[in-house]
Amino acid sequence: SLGIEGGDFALEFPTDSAHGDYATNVAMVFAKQLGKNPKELAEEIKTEIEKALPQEIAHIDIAGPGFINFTLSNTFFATELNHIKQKGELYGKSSLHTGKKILVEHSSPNLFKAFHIGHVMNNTVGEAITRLAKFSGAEVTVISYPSDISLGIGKAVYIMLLDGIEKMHSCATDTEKLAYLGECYVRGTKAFEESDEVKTRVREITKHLYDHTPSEELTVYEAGKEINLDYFKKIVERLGSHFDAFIYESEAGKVGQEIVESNIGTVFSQSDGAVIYEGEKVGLHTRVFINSEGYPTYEAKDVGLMSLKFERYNPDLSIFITDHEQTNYFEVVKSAAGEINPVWAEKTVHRTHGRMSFKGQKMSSRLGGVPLAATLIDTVVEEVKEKNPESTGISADMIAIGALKLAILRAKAGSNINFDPETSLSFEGDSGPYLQYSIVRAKSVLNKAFAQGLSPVFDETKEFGQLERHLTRFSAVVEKSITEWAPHHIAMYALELAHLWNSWYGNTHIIDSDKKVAEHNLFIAKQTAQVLENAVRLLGIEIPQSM
RNA sequence: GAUCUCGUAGUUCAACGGAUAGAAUAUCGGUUUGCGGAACCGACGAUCCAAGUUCGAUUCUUGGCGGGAUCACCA
Repeated sequence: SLGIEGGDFALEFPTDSAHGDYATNVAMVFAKQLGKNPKELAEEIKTEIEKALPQEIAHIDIAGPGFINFTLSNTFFATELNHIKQKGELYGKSSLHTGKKILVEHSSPNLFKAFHIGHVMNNTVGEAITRLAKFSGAEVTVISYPSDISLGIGKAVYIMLLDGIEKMHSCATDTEKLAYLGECYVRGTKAFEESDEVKTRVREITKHLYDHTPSEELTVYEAGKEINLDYFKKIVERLGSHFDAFIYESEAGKVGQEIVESNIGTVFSQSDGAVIYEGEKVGLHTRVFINSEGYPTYEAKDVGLMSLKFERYNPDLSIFITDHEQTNYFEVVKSAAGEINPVWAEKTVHRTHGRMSFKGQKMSSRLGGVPLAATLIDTVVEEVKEKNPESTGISADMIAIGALKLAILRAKAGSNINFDPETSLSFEGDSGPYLQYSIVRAKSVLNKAFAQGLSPVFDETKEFGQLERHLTRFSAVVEKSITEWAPHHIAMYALELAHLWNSWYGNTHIIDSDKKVAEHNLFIAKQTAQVLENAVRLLGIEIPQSM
C-alpha cells in the first residue's frame, strides 16, 4: 500500500537490546526511491502496521536514522518459553533439510602417520557440522576417508620388512607400536632419498600393495594398517565422534583411475606422459590426475571418492572437511568432476578448518616439538587436574577436550587459530569450561531445590528480560549455522547465553522465600540449562556431572 | 610473478551494508554471609593506508602496504 517494491532490506536482531527485539531498515532503503525523508516514511509504515497489530508485538518505535524497532510482547515470550519446555533436547531443531540425505566426511587420517593437532581441528569442525546436519532434520551418514595407500606407505613398509615384523609385535603398548610405525615412515622417507636400490624396491612394494599381490609386504602392511586404524577409532571416540563407514583411498584410487582414463580426450588430456586437467580454461590451474608412472594421484583418487560417495549413499548434499590449504586444489578437482558428472559438483560442499599455530615456547617444549593429538589432550588434562585436583578422569577429559574444542569453534572455521595454552586456552571467560560450568551450576541449583520439595512452575505473567529473550533466539541461530555450515555462530550464541545466565544468577536469589517466585525462577533456570545444553551438544562438547 | 585468502583493543576472537564497532583475556578497582567465586559488577583500550560507491562502509569496488595458502606428476 506504500508502493514499496524490490530492494534489499533486512529484518534483524539489533545488537543493542535498547533497540527492541527486531529491527528493520526498510524505511531507509526506500526513502530515496520514494523521495521521502526516512524518518517520515518509517512513521507512515509504523502507522500502517499498527492498524492491525498482532498480539505478539508490544510496541513499535522509530529510532536513529530511520530504523523501525519492534518490541515483542510478553505473550510471545511466554509461548516460546513453553516451547522450550515441551521440546526439551529437541528444542531448536530445524526442518531445513527434512527428508533429505546428507553425507559428511571428516577426520580422514593418513594411516602410518601420526594423528596430530591438525586432525583435532578437522575432527572438531567436522563433528560440529555433523551434529548441525542431524539438527537440520536430514538423515545423516558420517564417513571417513583413510589414506591407506601411497608411495610413502610403501617406504614405511620397506623399513618394517627390514626390521622384521617381530619388532612391531615386541612393542609392549599400542602407543609404542604407533610410535614405531611413525618412525618407520620417517626412516623410510630418508632411506628412499639416499639410495636408488631402495627406490626400486619401494616402488615394487608399493605396486604389490596397490595390486593386492599376496606377498610378505602385504602381510606386514595389513598388520600395520590394522593397528593404525584401531588407534584412529579410539582417539576419535575420545573426541566424541563415531563413523558409520570408511571409504579407503585404495578403493577410491582404482575407481578414480578408471573414471579419469575413460574421460581422456574430453575432460582430461595427456601431457608429458601424464594425464592432466587443464584448469586454465576455467580460470584455475592445471593439475595432474594420473602420473607418468601410471598411478592415480590424489586428484584422481578424489574423483573416485566422489563417485563412490554418490554411488553408495546417493546424498542430496555431500559435505567434507579439510585443511584450508586444499581450497584451491579442490576447486580444480571439483571443476573436473563437474564436467564428468555435474551432480557431483553441485551437491558437494567443501568446508575448511585453519591451522593451529603455537606461540608459546613452553608448549612446544612440553610437547617435545611434535604436537600429537593425544599429547596435546593429555597436556591440557594435566592442567585441568592442576586447577582442580578432585576432577575425576572422565570429567577432566571432558573439560580438557571442551576447552580445546571451544577454542577452535569460537572462531570462523577456515581461519588459523593461534594457540597458546598459557593464555588462549583459559578455563575462564569465553571458554569451554565456562559453558560447562554454567550448565553444571544450573543443574546444581535445580537439584538443591528439588530436595527442598520445590519444582519449576512457569508464571506467564512475569516480565521477561534479556536472558529469556536470548533463549528464544536459539532456533534462528541454529538455522543460520546450518545455512552457512558455520558452527561458530552456535559457539558465540552459547557464550552470550552463559554470560546472561551467570549475570542473572548473580542478581537473583533463585530459591526465594516466596514459593511462587522461587518456582518461576526454577523454571527459567531449567529452560536456560536446556537451551545451553542443546547448544553445547551441537558443538560436540560433553557436559560433566560436576567440575 | 599469477590466483585465492586474511589484516579489528597489548593478546585471542565477534559484527546479515546500519544505530554509541561487541566479547574474552591482560592490567587496575570492587562483589551487602544467598542456592557452585571456573562466577558477577566497573574502569582502561581497536577497524593497516588512500581514493570511490552509498542516506550510512570493518563489510562492497579500485590501488597500495603487510601476513598466509595454492600454482604439473606428494598427500
